[in-house]
Amino acid sequence: MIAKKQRIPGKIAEEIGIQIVSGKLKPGTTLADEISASGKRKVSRSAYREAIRILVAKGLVASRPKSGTRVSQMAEWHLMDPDILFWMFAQEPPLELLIALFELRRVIEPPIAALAAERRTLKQANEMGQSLEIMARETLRTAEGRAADEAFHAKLIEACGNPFLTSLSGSISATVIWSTIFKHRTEGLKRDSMPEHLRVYEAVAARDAAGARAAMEELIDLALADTADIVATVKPRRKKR
Amino acid sequence: MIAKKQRIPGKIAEEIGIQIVSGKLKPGTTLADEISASGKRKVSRSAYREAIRILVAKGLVASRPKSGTRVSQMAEWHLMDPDILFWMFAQEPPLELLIALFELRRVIEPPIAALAAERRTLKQANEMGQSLEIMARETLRTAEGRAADEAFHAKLIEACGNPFLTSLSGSISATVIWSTIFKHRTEGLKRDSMPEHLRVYEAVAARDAAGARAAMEELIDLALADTADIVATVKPRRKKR
DNA sequence: CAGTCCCTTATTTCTGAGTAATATAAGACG
DNA sequence: CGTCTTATATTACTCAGAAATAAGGGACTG
Repeated sequence: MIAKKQRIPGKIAEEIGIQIVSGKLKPGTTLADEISASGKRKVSRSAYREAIRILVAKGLVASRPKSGTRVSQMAEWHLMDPDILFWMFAQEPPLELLIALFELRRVIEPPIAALAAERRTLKQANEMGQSLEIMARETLRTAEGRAADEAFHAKLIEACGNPFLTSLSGSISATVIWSTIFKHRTEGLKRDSMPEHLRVYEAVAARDAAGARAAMEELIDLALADTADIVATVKPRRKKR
Repeated sequence: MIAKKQRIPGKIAEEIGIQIVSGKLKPGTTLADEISASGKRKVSRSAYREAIRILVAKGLVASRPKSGTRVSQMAEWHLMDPDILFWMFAQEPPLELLIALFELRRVIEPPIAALAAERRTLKQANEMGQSLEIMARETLRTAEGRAADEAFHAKLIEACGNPFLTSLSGSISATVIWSTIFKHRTEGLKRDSMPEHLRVYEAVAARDAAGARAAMEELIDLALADTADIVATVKPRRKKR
């Protein structure tokens, strides 16, 4: 589901994109010119150009005749682009980015929960309940359980009825993806967040906006504490390569 | 500053993009095939393909051999992409979108102000103060005054120190752009938000997080009320064309 | 000596035509 | 009736070259 069939330009964009967001290609760096870059990769110039166009569309690079294609400053990057997020978390993300993303969750998810409590349809509430049932049965140790976790959050976000907030759902699921990457190293460390999930659900079902906000705040704080533990566990590794 | 030099693919992407976000091209619609579409526009296939790649990169369309290039569902769109926002507000945006964007501001800007109050550097505080001075002198009726308004908000967002929240600044300035579009129709209607701006600044300068949050909440509520008035004024127009 | 203009040139941008891959849909066969 | 094959529309990619653009240097001018 994550790794879609990538065509040539997509693969090249991903390769270069990862190098940029991971810091291996620093802002200001000039990329090799089309002819040599496409030659080195054994692809046509057009295919390579389309890859660059993808990166331009996401604000990672800017290209002009004569001066070449340069990596843009981070301020130019479209950081909320799902692909960029994915590329960031494809590697081991810098700790500060991880914290910043949790900060974002902490800012937007509680109000989302409050809005969802006011606006959710009956159907949405039911689907959230079903996801929670699966989660309770499977726990986060199974793929199905984690999928249910993600589904629960996705439904909640959908229920808030704001398309802009909904589109941030991609970012949030990126953190979920990240935690699945590290999860297998940290079995048993994770606190059980089931009670908090239930409290969010109860509040949303009861159309209790303030309650939903409060419950979500606790849920995220819990996840943040978890992450801090995981980071503490993982951190003392040597850096790769 | 807004209208950058657009090359052919950029122009085509903008043209089609606007049609999509404005609803003229509905999700599910299949675009004309490359050969006829590029032929009709008198551009090469490669150039047209690059335009499509831009739209794919932003989630607006998806293309597969044999079945063609289809407009994606709104849930797939990267709504926080600055270009998409710009395209949405290039036309007269649907009222519900406008409200949703204000809702987003209302969710994220108060916490941003709070974070900025905790983390701002002395330099950032000073620059915010300078922008406010210009704003007070020029008012929002001059281009310079509006630029200072935008600069104030940009500085505030920068001061929060979170790159993800910072990248949402593009969205927020998109609303500013929108209001400048309608401003000239509504001279004198606008309430004076200078006192609220000052209160935000004072709180940030004093590192008063709670105060900054509260002041920003009032500032946005004021802007929302303004917008409601403008919409009420503008709405009874006949639709264009 | 400073500044402006022009010309060279590296690089992207776009063109045009053709081949390959792919997925859909229709048809053939068991 | 279902599965396999085949036909075909469409995108995906290749290749080669011409045009446009802007950076940088050099000549001319004040």
